[in-house]
Amino acid sequence: MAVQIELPDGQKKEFPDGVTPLEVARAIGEKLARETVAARVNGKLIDATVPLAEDARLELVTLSSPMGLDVFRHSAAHLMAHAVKDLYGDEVQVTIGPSIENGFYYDFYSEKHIFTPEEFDKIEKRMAELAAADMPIQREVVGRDEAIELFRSMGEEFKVELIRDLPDEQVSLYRQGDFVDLCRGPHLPSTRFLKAFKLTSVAGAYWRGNEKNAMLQRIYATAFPDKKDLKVYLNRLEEAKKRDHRKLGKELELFSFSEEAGVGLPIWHPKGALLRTLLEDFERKEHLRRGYDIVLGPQILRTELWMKSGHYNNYRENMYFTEIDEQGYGIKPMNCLAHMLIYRSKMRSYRDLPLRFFELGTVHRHEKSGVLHGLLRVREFTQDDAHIFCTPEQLNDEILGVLQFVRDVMGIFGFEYEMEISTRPEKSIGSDADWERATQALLGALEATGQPFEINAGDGAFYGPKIDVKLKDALDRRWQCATIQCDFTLPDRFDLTYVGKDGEKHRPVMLHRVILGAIERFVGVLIEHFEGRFPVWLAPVQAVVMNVTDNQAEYAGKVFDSLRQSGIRVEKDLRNEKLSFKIREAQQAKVPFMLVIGDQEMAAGTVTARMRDGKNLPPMSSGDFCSLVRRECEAYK
RNA sequence: GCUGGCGUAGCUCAAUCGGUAGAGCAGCUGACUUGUAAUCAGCAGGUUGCGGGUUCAAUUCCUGUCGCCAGCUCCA
Repeated sequence: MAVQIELPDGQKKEFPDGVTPLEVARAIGEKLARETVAARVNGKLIDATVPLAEDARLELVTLSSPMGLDVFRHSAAHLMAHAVKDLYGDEVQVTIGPSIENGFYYDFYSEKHIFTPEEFDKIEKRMAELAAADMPIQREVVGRDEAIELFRSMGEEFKVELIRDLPDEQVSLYRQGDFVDLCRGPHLPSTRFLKAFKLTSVAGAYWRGNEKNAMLQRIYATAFPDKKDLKVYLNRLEEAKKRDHRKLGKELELFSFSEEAGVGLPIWHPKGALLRTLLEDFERKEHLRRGYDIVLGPQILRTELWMKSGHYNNYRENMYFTEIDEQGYGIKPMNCLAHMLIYRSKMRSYRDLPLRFFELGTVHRHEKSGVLHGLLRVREFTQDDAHIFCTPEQLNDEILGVLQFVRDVMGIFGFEYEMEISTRPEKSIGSDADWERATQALLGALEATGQPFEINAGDGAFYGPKIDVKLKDALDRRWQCATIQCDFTLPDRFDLTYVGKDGEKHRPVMLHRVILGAIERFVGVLIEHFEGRFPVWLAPVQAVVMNVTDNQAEYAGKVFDSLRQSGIRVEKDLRNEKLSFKIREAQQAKVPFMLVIGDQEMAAGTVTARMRDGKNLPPMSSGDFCSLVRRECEAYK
């Protein structure tokens, strides 16, 4: 018997029945065989050592592909678990260990042993020994009961629970040496591929991601097919740490936090406050030109109103309350309420719609202490928030407009972003028709952008579906920034209406949306994105005037005055210090232009601008320098 | 909130086995008059996060608490 194997290039070849993907690879070339770690057979990912019994389309998965790297790291996770079981035996139970972006982790449970980074060396050493033993990684398929019995006999209660919850009658196990793990696979053919890995951190994680379950110990690690790649990755991590906005925020004197003031409450220093003011000015301008109206609501609103909106019932734990003259007030955690009141303040006609109320609204949320993270997660923040009220017919265009807005703004900052749509959760309110229409509108708009997006089924808010936009920080952690949410409850609860063409009252559709999200979070991501080297239009200090000796102090002072009068954000450094010292300081402050003034410049009535990259511009008058800065700013450069 | 780690001068860090803290930078004072990433000298700077305990003696050991860091859960 022979089987016909079709390769990705369309080529068809005959092989004996039971040929494995690895053997096919070998038939093509020895090098390919060495790099083959798994295979896709008719689109399904399997081990490279599984015999093929019938004709199939075969795609060999090598280490150089993302899928191959995934398999590789998954096997690395097994290797780590193997090493840990070897070293700690019955003290530790294994649970799960998937590959993740940039590496993998494995979750262990132990009542007796607590992992610390000090033992990473020991574990890595054992891993290296096991890998070098070149153990074949073998797949076995056994019945559920047999598997349960096996893991129970090994004292692996978490594995037993996993198998119990599996729907299949047969489960697969992977065995390497004396280590066996329940796993869907696929895996590398042998441990010998695993040469470059490093454990990076240990942290707590709940069993099955549920905070009511046991706390496990998660060891994070990374692995690469090549030692060089591992080194490059670790270097990149080191470099990323230098971009940390918390570090740069302190160094560049942008913001701080104070235990005395309260945790999670950013304090903006002059340069940081200026930076966010520039962002806010930018936002007002961009919103006005897109047909938004700027509004402003109060910081505290009566508790009764939060009851009416549903926040009191659904969001109370995150809110701060106060009492004045025996009247309860809630400090706003969201900006929607005042916007609802503005809408309702007079009769609205379909001719008025869409109405777009924009507010740079400062909100307070009582976030759990463990989640606070620099500017990226705080308890007081300002959203570039807007609520769009429109007719059902206008919904599609409005969503499209917001997505376009997001794209424009992210383009200006040079951000890459990821989008995802979250659909109806189990617990939700609103009619099927409402959900269907809103979800289709969001989906349609997403598709119209032509950009990739993920679908997060069942992850929408209880009041409506949403699109989220995520940006990455220096360490590739994702932070939600822009979001567009449909809301079915608030227009109802506030009985919002508009008079239609037919003279009847209708319910408007409401969109809740932010573009940057929270100014704080956005500034945090922005600092890491630019590594503190803000473009000229955003730089809190655009230029520093510096003299070479006291001789030019007066002239330099005049240049400074005239630039500041012209609206350039300029500082002067007329200290009796060497020029190289002043340049070093300005360079560390990441100021775009250093204006050097010596005898030559004074004689010619010019300045010499040194840029952050070390290059000099030709000498020019301070007026010309002004125009240059203005041109840069107008183009958002 | 949970698990683990860490809290020393404004900042970055040191202090062996428990013997009551030290450096660089920043700051202040003075000298130097300087052309593209650090001029020199001196001075000052600390209730070792905070509270309790063990000890003749605690930065060090134990404990509580607050904060920070990593991750989990939750979210802009």
